[in-house]
Amino acid sequence: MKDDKITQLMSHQAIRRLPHYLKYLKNLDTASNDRISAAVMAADLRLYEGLVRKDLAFVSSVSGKPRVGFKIDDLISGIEHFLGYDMPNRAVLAGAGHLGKALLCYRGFESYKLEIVAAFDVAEKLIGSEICGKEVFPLEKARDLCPRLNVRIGIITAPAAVAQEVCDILVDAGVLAVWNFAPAQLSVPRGILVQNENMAESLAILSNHLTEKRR
Amino acid sequence: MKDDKITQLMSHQAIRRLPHYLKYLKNLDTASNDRISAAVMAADLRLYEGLVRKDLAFVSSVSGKPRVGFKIDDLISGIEHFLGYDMPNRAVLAGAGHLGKALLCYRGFESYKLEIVAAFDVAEKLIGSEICGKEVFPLEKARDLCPRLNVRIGIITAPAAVAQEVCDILVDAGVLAVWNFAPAQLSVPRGILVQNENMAESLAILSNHLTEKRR
DNA sequence: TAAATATCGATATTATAATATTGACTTGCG
DNA sequence: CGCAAGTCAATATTATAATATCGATATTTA
Repeated sequence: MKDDKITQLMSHQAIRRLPHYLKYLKNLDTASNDRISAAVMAADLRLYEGLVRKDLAFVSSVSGKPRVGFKIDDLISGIEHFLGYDMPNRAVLAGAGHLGKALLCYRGFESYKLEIVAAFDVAEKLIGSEICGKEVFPLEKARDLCPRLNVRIGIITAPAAVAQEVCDILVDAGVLAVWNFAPAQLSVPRGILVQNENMAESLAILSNHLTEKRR
Repeated sequence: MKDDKITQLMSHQAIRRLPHYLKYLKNLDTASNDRISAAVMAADLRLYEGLVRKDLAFVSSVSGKPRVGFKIDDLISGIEHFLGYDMPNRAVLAGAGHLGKALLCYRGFESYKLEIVAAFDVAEKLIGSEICGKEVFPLEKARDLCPRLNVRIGIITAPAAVAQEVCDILVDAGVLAVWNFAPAQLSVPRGILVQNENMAESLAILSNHLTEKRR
């Protein structure tokens, strides 16, 4: 119904809160009570009532009832639907170094319906091998393979020096979103999303905190 | 001089921009010109002049000169000093699984003067072994080892289920900042910083983007 | 030496998100 | 059957950060 304007209005920060709601809701004991109020959620998650209500209003088609609250199952399926967790996302990973291997072997992605279906690299000795059940292909194969496997997400764990080049190949191969672990600023065509996982930024905050502490 | 109030006012988002400034500045060719203006930086980094100037004013003791700009070296050392990169930070890592190994072997931390000096785990077969030159100790040793090695940062790459427990041990061992890669919300005493590297949050944004695209 | 200009730093404006407030609506209980 | 309590949803306020504007100043050049 109001789905169209909704997504435009939801801020990135709000979207980031959704997984936390989801985890919280899934950990609730629905046996005793299948309802939850925004007030209780806010208190438990250390947020504000209004904020939680606004977020929930975005993602859930059903609204809460006074004196009763929200039905937990509705909220869970609402958030999962909004995030697309009810529709699997296929990804490929480029750069099978230490970090790449770690991501290829990480089991946690299953619950987010993210499936890494293949890896790419340029190192001869890696090509053809399997890492946690995922085959490593030469990078040139991406153009051919991604469309066939219906891949929408590209994960870049290649060195910064080649990150842009790798990114271009993946975008050309049809990925719509790039999850970038390389410390490089990628430029992409309009409409493609780049989500940076920049450890330098996090380290800056850590380091700054420690520097302040020293004073 | 005005260092005291300065750090209070710098937002996390501003701190996150600092590594980008640093990288940009280091890549400049100082042979031809050892100065840079905030206007040029802003244009190259796709930011606003005023924003860049405000950020630089925080981190650099020397101010820019009209018609001339800032001395590149001054900015670099200013940012590095502000972030504490001129004073090495020692860290330990808890949880030597796939991700833990990747971080232990990652060379990129050197440029941020972050040194991972040891790892902890509970798995018998890992204890005593070395991963990329770093020894793995039993978790109980943290309390003893961290103070002796002057460790200030704890990196948590343990499973979510035990993350809080691990965190408590590290905090007790004297770390002042925790870099948390586990998908868990950690609670710590006042004054301890937790920097979450939450992949679920990033995935939410990616997934949401793709869901929007599908419409 | 005076005018032009690039650049700075400070300030004002706008946009956005977080927080607080208010009124209305169900339900349960006296 | 009506009143109190719990909860929602909408709105108003505040806080924060991003963006735009403006006057001041140092350097260059005519």
